[in-house]
Amino acid sequence: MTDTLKRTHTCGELGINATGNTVNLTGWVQRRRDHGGLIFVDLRDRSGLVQVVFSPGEYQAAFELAEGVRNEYVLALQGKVEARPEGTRNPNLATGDIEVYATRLQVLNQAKNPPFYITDGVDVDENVRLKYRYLDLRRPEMQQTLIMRHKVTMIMREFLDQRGFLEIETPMLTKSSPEGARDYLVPSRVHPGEFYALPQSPQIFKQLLMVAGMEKYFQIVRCFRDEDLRADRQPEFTQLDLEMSFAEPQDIQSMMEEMMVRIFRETKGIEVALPLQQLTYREAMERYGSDKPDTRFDLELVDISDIVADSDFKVFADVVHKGGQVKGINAKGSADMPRRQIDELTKYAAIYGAKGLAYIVLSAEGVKSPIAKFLSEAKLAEVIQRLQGETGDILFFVADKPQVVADALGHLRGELARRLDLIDSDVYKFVWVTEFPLLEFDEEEKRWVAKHHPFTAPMDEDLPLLATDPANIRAKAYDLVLNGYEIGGGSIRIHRREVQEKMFALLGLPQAESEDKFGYLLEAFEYGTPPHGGIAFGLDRIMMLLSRRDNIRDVIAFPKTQSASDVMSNAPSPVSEKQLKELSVRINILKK
RNA sequence: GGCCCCGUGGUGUAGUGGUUAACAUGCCUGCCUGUCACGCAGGAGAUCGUCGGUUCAAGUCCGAUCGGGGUCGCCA
Repeated sequence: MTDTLKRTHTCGELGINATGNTVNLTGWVQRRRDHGGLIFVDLRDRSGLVQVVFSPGEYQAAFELAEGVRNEYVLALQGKVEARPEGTRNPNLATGDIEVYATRLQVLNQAKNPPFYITDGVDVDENVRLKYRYLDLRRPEMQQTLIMRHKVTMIMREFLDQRGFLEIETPMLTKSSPEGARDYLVPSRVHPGEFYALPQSPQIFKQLLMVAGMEKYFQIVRCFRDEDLRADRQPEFTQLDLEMSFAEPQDIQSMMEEMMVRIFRETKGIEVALPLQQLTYREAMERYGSDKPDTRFDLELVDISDIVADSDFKVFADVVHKGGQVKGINAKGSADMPRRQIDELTKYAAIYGAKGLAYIVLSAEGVKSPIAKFLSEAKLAEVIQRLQGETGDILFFVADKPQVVADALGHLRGELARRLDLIDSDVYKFVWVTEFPLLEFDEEEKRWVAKHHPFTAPMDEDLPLLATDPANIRAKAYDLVLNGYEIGGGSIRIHRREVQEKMFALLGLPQAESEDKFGYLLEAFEYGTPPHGGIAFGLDRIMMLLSRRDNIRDVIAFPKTQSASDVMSNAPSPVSEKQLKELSVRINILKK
């Protein structure tokens, strides 16, 4: 047995200037075309495809071996690069001007027939792809995505390194904390009956690194949240997490803008114009009905509460008098929308709590609307004018509590944009959303909860409201939104013990508990903590947008299904009695 | 936990309650010296997710269940 042929070139790099060279290649068989007396094999490696020719005669041994080769066999071969004969060049292939005449062939491994063909644009059940993820990841588009992901993290590391940031690891086995998402718990063997929690984020540790005088920290770090999955949410996901001492919001924001510029320039060749748009939370909610607005299209929300407050249309008037509001969207040029579609949109708005979806059709034959008869001509005209309605438009309205109006119309806005094809998928629109409320009232728990997290600092001018008007305290918080996705969020943190204690008190945390859960942080604040702030980005979401996928699974090498399981390894799975015993854990499955 | 969609050879699909479940592709065998989605001829390959019900008869109708996807709640 001779030694394995050592690779001298990659498949994808061979071009016309390599003509005459003897090369050694390794790779997988993309496809074999057997003409009896002549065999073509497309050899694939990470870099691309090249056509290898086996012909009988001088290199009979290689030819005979090639007769038995099948898709996905792993080959090493030696051959001579030649320009393809006139008329046989393949313009669809990067290496299509040349081919490799094989002189030696080694079959390094055989392959079972794969459950799906290894190629881009496969239309295969995702479950099958996930079960055979190692085959799915052989597909060039999946490899390109992971290559781009690698590039992005390299850019982030280089960018932050150049600015004096240190990459520092923080623990994965941490302490469970009361606020926030459900924790993944890990039982402790050494401390029977006690549990670690996997980090939802390294929040407290990075703040302690600021106390420790590290000044600038970052980490590309896995985070865990035991909540239900979505297209853009996995139970374990990756953040670019960073924190900086002596920073104001604009320091963090402008630096992150520059990082985004570099990422988009170096991965997509897109120049992002700075500075990025900024919206306050209030403005975002008023105009877009969302704190993560997709600003690639208009369809802005328009308030007509004042017009209809004293109208004869009781549904609208009552809502306004009870402190609610009535807002509308002008779907330009959609007056010909069939009734069936309007019904669908009504159903869609109902998902978000809207009890109805009123509409006014401005058709060529005049105004058509089930609500027009309740409005005087003057009011109707005023409403139409407020929404800049013209013949050919259709106006949609929702009347409810502000939160429901925003939610329903905010989502309807997106749905209309998709249906009316208003979204240019080549466009990337960033927007900072700032001045978030520090707190929001949890109706179920009947208490205030932190909108961002309990370590977020209030805006200085709102500090007096801590005691009097918690609802209207704004936070020194900022989210970066891209095309309607929250890709990052951060804040300036509380760095004084007494403010942090006030915050915990506002959240209804008994002092004993805040001492038990966060005492180490509070104590740290007493030893000279610098003002500090930071931000965390969802790397998976950024990659999803950069690679124009509509789910996060496609940019994660080994993602989990919606039921948080891994269909390849079959995790999670039961464990042995012995393991449970060591952990002092007993299983008690409650019936549904 | 709620709502919506999907489940048929390896893969992707078709399939009026009624014959031997159809088509494409892949696979296997044979032939083929310029293909690149090679071609030609032949062949194998299906517990129609599972369980139950309705019916003379169920891939098809009904119910449950399992799995997958989307979404509301949830996600500081």
